[in-house]
Amino acid sequence: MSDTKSKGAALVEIRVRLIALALIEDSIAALLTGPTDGAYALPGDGLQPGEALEDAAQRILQTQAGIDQAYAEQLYTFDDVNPAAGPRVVTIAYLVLLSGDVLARSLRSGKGLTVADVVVPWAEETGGPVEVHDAGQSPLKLAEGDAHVLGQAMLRLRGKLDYSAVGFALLPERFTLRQLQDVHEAILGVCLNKPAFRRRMLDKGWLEATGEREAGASFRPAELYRYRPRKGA
Amino acid sequence: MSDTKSKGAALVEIRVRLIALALIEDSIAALLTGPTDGAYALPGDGLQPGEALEDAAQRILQTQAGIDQAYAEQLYTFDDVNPAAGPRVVTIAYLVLLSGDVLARSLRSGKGLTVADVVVPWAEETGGPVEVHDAGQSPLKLAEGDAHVLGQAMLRLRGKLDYSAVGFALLPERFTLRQLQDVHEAILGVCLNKPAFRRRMLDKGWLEATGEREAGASFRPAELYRYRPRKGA
DNA sequence: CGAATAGTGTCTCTGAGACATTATAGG
DNA sequence: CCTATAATGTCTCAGAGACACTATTCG
Repeated sequence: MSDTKSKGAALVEIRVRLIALALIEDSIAALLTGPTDGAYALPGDGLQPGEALEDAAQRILQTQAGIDQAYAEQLYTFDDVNPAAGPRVVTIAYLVLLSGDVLARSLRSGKGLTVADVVVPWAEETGGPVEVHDAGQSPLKLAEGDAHVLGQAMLRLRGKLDYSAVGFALLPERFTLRQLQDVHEAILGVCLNKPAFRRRMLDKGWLEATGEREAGASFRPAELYRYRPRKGA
Repeated sequence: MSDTKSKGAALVEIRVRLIALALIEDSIAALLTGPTDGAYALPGDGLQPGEALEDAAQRILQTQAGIDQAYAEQLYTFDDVNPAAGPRVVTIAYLVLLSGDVLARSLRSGKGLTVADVVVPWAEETGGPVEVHDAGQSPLKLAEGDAHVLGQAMLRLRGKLDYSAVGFALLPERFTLRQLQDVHEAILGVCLNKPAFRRRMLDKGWLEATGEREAGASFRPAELYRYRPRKGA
């Protein structure tokens, strides 16, 4: 990362945007700000002098949603070809994954954010823009480009789901296999076979049985598992 | 992508770097500049005012390697935490894939670039830095961080190889199934079974037989295929 | 005809879906 | 005992590896 020549390079303003997702009632939901001028938008802010990119993502999450720490990974860098006045802007999008209860706590603290269901209109790894709906299934208007960014986030999730641990970032620390399956089904948009899913998950060696069982059910309680990274990963 | 508040945001300089790879003698090779101060580096340059990111990648490829057009995809954005003087720098890395003959033509035009074999010391999707060797298998010293960036590029290639068309970007327009298998084996670092590989590739529906055959072999000539994107992809 | 590689047929094994069955909680 | 869900056993099928065999070109 050393390079010295830099004549005439453009100075640009960096913005960081968050695609913050969680599982709400068995479907993927996104955190949105607004509406501003009738459209909802992904939360974001400018990069501060001396602030690392990843730190900016966590700061925005803290400031705008009141959430302290969450899984975040860089998604894509967009070149806002903005011919309007002012300095040029480059936007770096981060994918943030939250467990449902963390998101619920954030909403209760009332920061004025909206949670919208993400509806993916394409199958498999096709890609493309997605839609967002409110609780009553009515579609919400998104700011220009945000439907595509959300679509890329869903595509990334689908692609990484079965060879990485992203699925666990959407669950609390202890969870049942049924909850894990709900996460996978919501992300992939398909129904999965229960015995096959259990075998596949347990064979990966990522799960550790806690011996505890869920409480408060009027039927046989499920065992609680914990995510345990394999050594060497 | 509309947002209005932007108080106190940092102005940074944007640099674009290329990880340009090709298949040379059945192994993956990277295009490097230098050596400068004893170390080789990934080619790169500052983003020019008004220039789109993707255009900058193609310009750098043209200017520094004399190559007109190539497959390029954004890889990652690095935060050069550079506490030294001058404006802060954010580096956007692009993965560029070339066919071996395009690279050979570039080298013949003599732009002073080095081609180094990429040796991946980890298995599967583990990730981590890679090594680069010259033709005599001696390791070359890389600039700080570049071994990790190259490693991410190899990881991306391995991950996308079997569900996307990246493999074809390393081949000329017409190629044999054996060449395609060589590409896959070099990227994955494993040997593949010939009948199974053929079946898998032909079943994807991405290949179109041209009816032509390779020339100049002292044995049975192989049929030449062409990449044909599936409709709807 | 021999050498070298292209291309194919077939067996087997593994992993996942389908489906049925057993287990365990509350009422 | 009934209901609802957890958890598991088993059959089947599809995809991939292994291996052997046939096909085609040059010399």
